[in-house]
Amino acid sequence: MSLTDETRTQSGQPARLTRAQRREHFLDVAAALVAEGGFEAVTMESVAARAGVSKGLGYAYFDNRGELLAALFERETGEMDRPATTAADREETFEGKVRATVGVVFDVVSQKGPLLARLLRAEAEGPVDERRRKRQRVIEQRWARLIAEEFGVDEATSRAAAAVMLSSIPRVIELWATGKGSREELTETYTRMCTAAARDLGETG
Amino acid sequence: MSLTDETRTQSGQPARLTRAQRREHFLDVAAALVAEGGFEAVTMESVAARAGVSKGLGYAYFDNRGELLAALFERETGEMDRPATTAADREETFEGKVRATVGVVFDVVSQKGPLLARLLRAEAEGPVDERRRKRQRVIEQRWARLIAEEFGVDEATSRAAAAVMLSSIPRVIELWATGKGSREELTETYTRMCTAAARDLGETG
Amino acid sequence: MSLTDETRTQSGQPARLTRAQRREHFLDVAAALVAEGGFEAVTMESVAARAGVSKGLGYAYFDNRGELLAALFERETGEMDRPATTAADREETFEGKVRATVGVVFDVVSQKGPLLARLLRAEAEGPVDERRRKRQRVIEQRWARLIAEEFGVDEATSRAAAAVMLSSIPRVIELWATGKGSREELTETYTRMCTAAARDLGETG
Amino acid sequence: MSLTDETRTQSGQPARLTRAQRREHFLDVAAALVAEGGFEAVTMESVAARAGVSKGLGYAYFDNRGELLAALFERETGEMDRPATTAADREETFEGKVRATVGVVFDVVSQKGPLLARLLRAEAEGPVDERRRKRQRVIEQRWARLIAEEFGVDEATSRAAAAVMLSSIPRVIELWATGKGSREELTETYTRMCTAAARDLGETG
DNA sequence: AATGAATGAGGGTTCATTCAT
DNA sequence: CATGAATGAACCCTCATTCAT
Repeated sequence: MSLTDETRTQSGQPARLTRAQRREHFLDVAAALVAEGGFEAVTMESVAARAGVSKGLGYAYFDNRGELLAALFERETGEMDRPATTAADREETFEGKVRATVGVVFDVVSQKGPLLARLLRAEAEGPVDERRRKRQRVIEQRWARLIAEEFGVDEATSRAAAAVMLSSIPRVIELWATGKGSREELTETYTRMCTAAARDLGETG
Repeated sequence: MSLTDETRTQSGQPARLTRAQRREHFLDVAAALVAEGGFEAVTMESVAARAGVSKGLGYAYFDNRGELLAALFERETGEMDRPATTAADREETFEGKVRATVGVVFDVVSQKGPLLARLLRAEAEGPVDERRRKRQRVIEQRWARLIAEEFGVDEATSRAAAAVMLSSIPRVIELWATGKGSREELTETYTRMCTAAARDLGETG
Repeated sequence: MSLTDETRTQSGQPARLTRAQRREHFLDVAAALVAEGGFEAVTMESVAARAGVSKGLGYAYFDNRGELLAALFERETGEMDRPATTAADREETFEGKVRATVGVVFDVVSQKGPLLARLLRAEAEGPVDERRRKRQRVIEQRWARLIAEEFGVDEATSRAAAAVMLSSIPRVIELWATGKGSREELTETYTRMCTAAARDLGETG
Repeated sequence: MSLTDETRTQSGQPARLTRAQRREHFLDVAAALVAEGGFEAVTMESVAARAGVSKGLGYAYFDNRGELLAALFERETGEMDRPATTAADREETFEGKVRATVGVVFDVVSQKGPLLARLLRAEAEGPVDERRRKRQRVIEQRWARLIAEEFGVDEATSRAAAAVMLSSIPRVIELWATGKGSREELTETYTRMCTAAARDLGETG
């Protein structure tokens, strides 16, 4: 977020950034706006204003508002999902993987604040929703496979269970963010709930 | 939905409704619009047009767009939450109550179609979000009490558990709506997950 | 053009016009703008500004810019084509009809100034072009029939001849408007050219 | 059109062109764009993009967009008007000259496709319109002189007649382009119409 | 000679909201 | 109670043009 607000040279001219820098800058600004006011607050105009740049410049970097939002979604979720996957891969058990995943999510959210909650929950505008659905599918499949393998749950059930478990993560984060529990307590509770649920589905199912 | 579209007398005049009827009519129309196109589709103009009434009339019944939406939210969630509570109250066990609640939700969603899904998920405009938060608090507290009492889970944990469980319900409905499982399978899976999780939290916690 | 520019009451408020009046007013303003600067000069914004009315009001009367332009085209060409047809119908010979038509065109153009020339010539935006093509087809067919009947010209040739003749009318008007000839001289020359051409095509063809 | 698209050396560098070559290349690209989408499609940006060159470079060769379009107009109409004049000069009679001119127009249009039609008809932006008027004046004078000399028509009338005749040529081309007649039929009809008209004006006038 | 980042103005369109009638 | 004309602000998007490098 080093470039978020002021990007002006001493001469008062807006800084002339390279293409990649400006693009990141736009995404930084958009992230801040989502964090503050949700998707609605992200306007090509509001982004430009906050970036200290002229109205039309955003269109040199993103085809339209939807694509800007989609790019933001991909950047931010990627920064969470990659380390989460890595951390989970290091663990042997489902319980360990759940705990590791939640741990990474807490880490990322600690930095990103309300941004991710909004990114994941908001009623989505077209292009973002597409990305969201794709991401959801990918992650749910991974969890479903783990559940099926470790607990012997049949495929259909394990897919539903994965969906149910994952859909709660934003709420867990929200509980933490609003002071309804410590990170450790919430991690423990959520992990145990998932593990117990998966084990139970495997026993009788 | 009895008044949704045609509210004209045989003389072609707009029907003369009582204040309360007119208000309900507005909400009926708004409900239909949310079901079709989400919150965004609810415009003071679109509502008036569909209600067969002049543009400014809505303001005689609702302070502004936000309040119209909030009133809709309260009416619709109330029509789900009251029967859900009643049904749950008739059951003895947590498992029974979960199953009963989910059953009512499926029933209502079957009738109301996409309306409720949208009402519960959408990125909320201010006044709606207020109501949403309040409703969430009330319902979570009820579930938390049940969990605490039946499984001997401490208060903080049972509140987190209730929040986690409830946050998944929209996803369960979505799975059903998108054909990812039958009503029976999903009810069973979800109920077992909740019950197993609660039981586990009670054992060690 | 009585309403063209100032439509304000003594109190300084913009006049509150009936729907039909306001619509006509918009078309009057658009006509003036086309006359001055061609199609490009007609902007929803420029029209509103000249009409002394807020930017968005035009959209309460026309779906979009294209439809405003199309409505203008229909109104203006209709005011020329209806009397032209009537006048032509009163004449017996092709020569008489040509003369009568050109006479009406001159009459209308005298009032409307450069408006019609621009309306008929401009590279058309979609919706206008549609109307233009339709009008052209109708009028050419009428002339073609006359030529075929009076001079015994075969159908294909008479259709081409009608198209050729009619395509020159805007230029005739332009010659007059730029002082390259009197109304009488130009009418006489054009009428004789058409008649001689038609007769010739009938003789050998 | 030899340079239209690919102007890169094997090394992938943009080809190093002489100033004159680069200018021609810009005009080639602009011509292609007009042919495809009319004047509106010619953007300093679209031209640069298609030419494989940076956005600002056009301004090193043309003062502004209007001058680029004007240069295109002059180049393209010149390539039609010079052979047309040559061909007409080889003929003795007015009839022959008309036929020869129309022949060249057909030839050029066959190659250039929709480009010329658009160039000649489009609602003109300032600088282009200037050139168009000048060209019109020159060509009309030449035809007027022919009519005056061969048929003994007085000067004013022959100027009007020339204007009338020439204004139909784009329509003749359009008839052909839209399949409303063969090249031979249309040439014959148009030529006879012009000749008969001129002869008639000479007789009584 | 050439690049490409950036501006700034204009124009299309939608809506919540107000208010004269 | 009800209408519907009108406002005004916000947004989306495109482009001619400039200018630092």
